[in-house]
Amino acid sequence: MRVAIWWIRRDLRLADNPALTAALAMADQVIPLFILDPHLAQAPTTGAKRLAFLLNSLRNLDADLARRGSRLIFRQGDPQAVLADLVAAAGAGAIVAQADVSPYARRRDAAVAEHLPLQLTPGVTVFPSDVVTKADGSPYTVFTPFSRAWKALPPNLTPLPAPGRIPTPVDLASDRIPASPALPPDVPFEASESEAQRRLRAFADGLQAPIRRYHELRDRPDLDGTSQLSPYLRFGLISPRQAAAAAYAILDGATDAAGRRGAEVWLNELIWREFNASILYHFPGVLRAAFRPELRSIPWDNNPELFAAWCEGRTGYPIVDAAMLQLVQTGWMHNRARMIVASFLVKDLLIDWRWGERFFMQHLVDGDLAPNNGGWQWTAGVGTDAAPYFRIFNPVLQGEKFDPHGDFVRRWLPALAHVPAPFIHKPWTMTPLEQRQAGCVLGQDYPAPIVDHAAARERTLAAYQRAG
DNA sequence: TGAAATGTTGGGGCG
DNA sequence: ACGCCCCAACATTTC
Repeated sequence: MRVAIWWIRRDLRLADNPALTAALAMADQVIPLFILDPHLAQAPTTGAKRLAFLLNSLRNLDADLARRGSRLIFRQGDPQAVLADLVAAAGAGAIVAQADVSPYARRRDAAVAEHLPLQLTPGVTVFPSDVVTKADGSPYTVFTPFSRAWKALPPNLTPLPAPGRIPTPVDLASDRIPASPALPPDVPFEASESEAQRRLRAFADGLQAPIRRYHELRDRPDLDGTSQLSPYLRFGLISPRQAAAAAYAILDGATDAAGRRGAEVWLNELIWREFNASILYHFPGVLRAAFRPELRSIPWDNNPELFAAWCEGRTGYPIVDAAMLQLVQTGWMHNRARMIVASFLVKDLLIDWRWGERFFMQHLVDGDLAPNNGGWQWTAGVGTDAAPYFRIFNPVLQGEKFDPHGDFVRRWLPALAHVPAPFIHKPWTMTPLEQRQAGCVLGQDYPAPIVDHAAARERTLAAYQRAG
């Protein structure tokens, strides 16, 4: 075959790329094509920060391709129409792309495959979602058995090399990649494949690597104990297989038990990602409603003023507000903090988890349907293998436990800069004099709590009990 | 990947 | 020396 199209979607990398490798194996020339689909680009849940990361990734991918004698062909429009045009113009005999699990992607690809020679490869997860199933082929709906089955599969961890040269037809025009939306100054993600690799190596290589302490530091939003690879996994600047291989390199080699433990716990997080992908693949309805039918009728309060206070980080609970400001200002939030703010929205404010799910998608650079939905359903206690409904985080205790000195809170809430440590997660317990001394008068410098946690907890327990 | 309520135990103060 | 009470510390149950 003379020409194949490598249709890039969320595999924005050259190394360990099954679709690119397959396209090169079957054709003399390969066209790297990205189509900006208005349906996705203009969706209300596609926020500016994630769109900027995508567009910057495309620019860097184009530069990486140029070093290999190729370039990115960028188009905007309906994928099927763009592909049909390009197949005709270039005389392409095949389109190769990485399969995805979302309902929209699967509908889109099925429609394309009806008219055009589309071939799909794995890669969005280490193992395809229809492979990690029970003996009878039915999907797992509980994490632990899923992870056991996942780990028992023959490891498939030898990464594919990045191609040295990618021959590409020279006579094809590319549209200009639009300028990225203006972003807050704190967004910390450089959008390149080499940056993804640098982060993975910094996280996982060497005897002092953070991964070896991941099990003890991962829950601390005041520290840098996590890999911060999520945006790169979201858009495939790094493959899940490369990530898993880094964990296995330690599991297969390390002699220190603690280092192994850290790698094990991190691998488990990668398997959660695979689990959530599998749930979305097998149960696409989770995007619209709770997995558990009996919990689709919780009497939500859905108070718009309280929701706005949550979105804007003015609930009066410092750990919640700090985390929401981190999200809005940087496009990323620490995982422990995600659980805390999600629990607060659902179980303290009694607001429909889907409101929080949507807001996260609007702001997260790593916003990814399957893990975001899985996380929210888990917190709300309405999903597969979810947290029990009575598991309600106390935002004060969570703050004291996981941000013990208040460093995280003070980083995002300057109003609390001089609040002494014993009050940092419950400033309303300061006397008026102490508030003045700390330069933090409640209701003036920082909000009083918008709800009473103990009362909110009782209300939510009652609401869930009636629904379930 | 909880937290609150309730139950149990054991040391120390005290008469 | 002994019983009694208090209560912190820990364990168990409940939501």
